[in-house]
Amino acid sequence: MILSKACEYGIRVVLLLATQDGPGVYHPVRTLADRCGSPHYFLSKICGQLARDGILNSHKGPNGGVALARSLTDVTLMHVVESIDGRDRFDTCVLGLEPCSSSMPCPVHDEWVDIKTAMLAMLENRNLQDLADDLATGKTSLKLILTGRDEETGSD
Amino acid sequence: MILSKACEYGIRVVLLLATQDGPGVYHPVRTLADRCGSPHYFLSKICGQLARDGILNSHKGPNGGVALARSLTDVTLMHVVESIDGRDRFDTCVLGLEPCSSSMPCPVHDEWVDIKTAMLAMLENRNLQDLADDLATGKTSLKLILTGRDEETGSD
DNA sequence: TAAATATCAGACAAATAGGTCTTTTATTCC
DNA sequence: GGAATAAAAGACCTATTTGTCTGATATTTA
Repeated sequence: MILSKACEYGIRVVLLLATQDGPGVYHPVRTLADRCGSPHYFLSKICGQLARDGILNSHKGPNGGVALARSLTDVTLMHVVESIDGRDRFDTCVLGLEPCSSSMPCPVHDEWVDIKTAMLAMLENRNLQDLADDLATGKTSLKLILTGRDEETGSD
Repeated sequence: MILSKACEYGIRVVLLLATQDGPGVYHPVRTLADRCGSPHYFLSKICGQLARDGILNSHKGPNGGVALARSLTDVTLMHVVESIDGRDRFDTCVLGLEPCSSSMPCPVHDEWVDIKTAMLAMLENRNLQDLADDLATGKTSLKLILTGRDEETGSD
C-alpha cells in the first residue's frame, strides 16, 4: 500500500539475509522465496535490481545465490525502497495536486509533511544491524502465514 | 499513493463543493470534473459511490448534478476515504506480513502504528467546514496544473 | 568435459487500477 | 408531450503491477 509488493518482498529478503548469516553468505533465491513468502521468479527479479544497486551480490552455479553486499550497518530499509520503488514515492501530494508545496499547500499539506518525515525516519533511522538485533532477541518478528507449505527441512 | 486516484478525485470534488456553495446546491459532475482535473466519466462513478454512502445527493435532469448531502461540519475526509478506498487501507502491515500485530510485531510495526494514527488524524480531525475555511482565507489551495484547457466560460 | 546448480534476460500471462463510452432513465423547461 | 439535460448502469478499453516461464549463461563439482 505504502510500498509496492515488490518492495515488500525486497525488504523481507534483505532482513532475512541479515538475520541469517550476514554479508557474504550466499543463498539461492529459490530458498529465500520460500522462506519469505514471495513468488520465486518475482523475487528473482527484485534481487536482480537490488544487486544492480549494490545492496546484494549474486553468484551463479552451485553454492551460488544472493548475499548481502555491504556491512549490516551500511544498509537501511530506505536503500531498498529507493532501489525498488524510487524515492519519489514519498514526494507526492495526498490529493495528487501538482503545485502543492509549502507556498501553495493543499488542505492537508502540513500534516502530510510530518507524516512523510516519520515514514522516512521509519525507513532510515535504523540500519539492518539494529533491525536484525531486534529480530534475534524476539523483540520483532518476520513470521508470516505460509499458505501451502510450512517449513523447509533443508532438503532442497 | 497512500490513496487511490479515485479517492483523490473524490476528496477534491467534496472540497470543491464545500468551498462553492455548501450543501444542497447541485453542480453537474461534468463541470466539477473540469474544475478538479478529473476525467468526467471516472468522477461520475466516484460521485455515484459517494452518493450511495450518503455523502452526496444527486439529481437528474436540468439543474441537476451532485451536491453535498450533509452539513459541512458532519463530513470529514475520512468519510470519503472509507467510501472509496475502505478503511482497511490503513490496516495493513508495511511488509505485508499477515500476523503482524502488537503481540507479533514486524520490524517497523511500532513506528507504523504512530504513522497510521497521524494519517487518521489528518483525515478525521478536521471537518469540511474547517477545511473550506482555510481554503476561503487562502491559507490552503486546491489549485492544480490544468493540462489542455484552462477555464470554462460557462458555454458548455 | 559432463552434469548439476543458479542467476540473467526477456517474453509472456493474469490481476488490478484507471479511464472511456453507450444506453437507459429521470427530470426540467417549453 | 417533446426536447434538452444530467445521472445511473454497465460494458469496454488501457496501463501498470504482479506473477510465471523459457532459454541462455556462468559456475562448481566430479
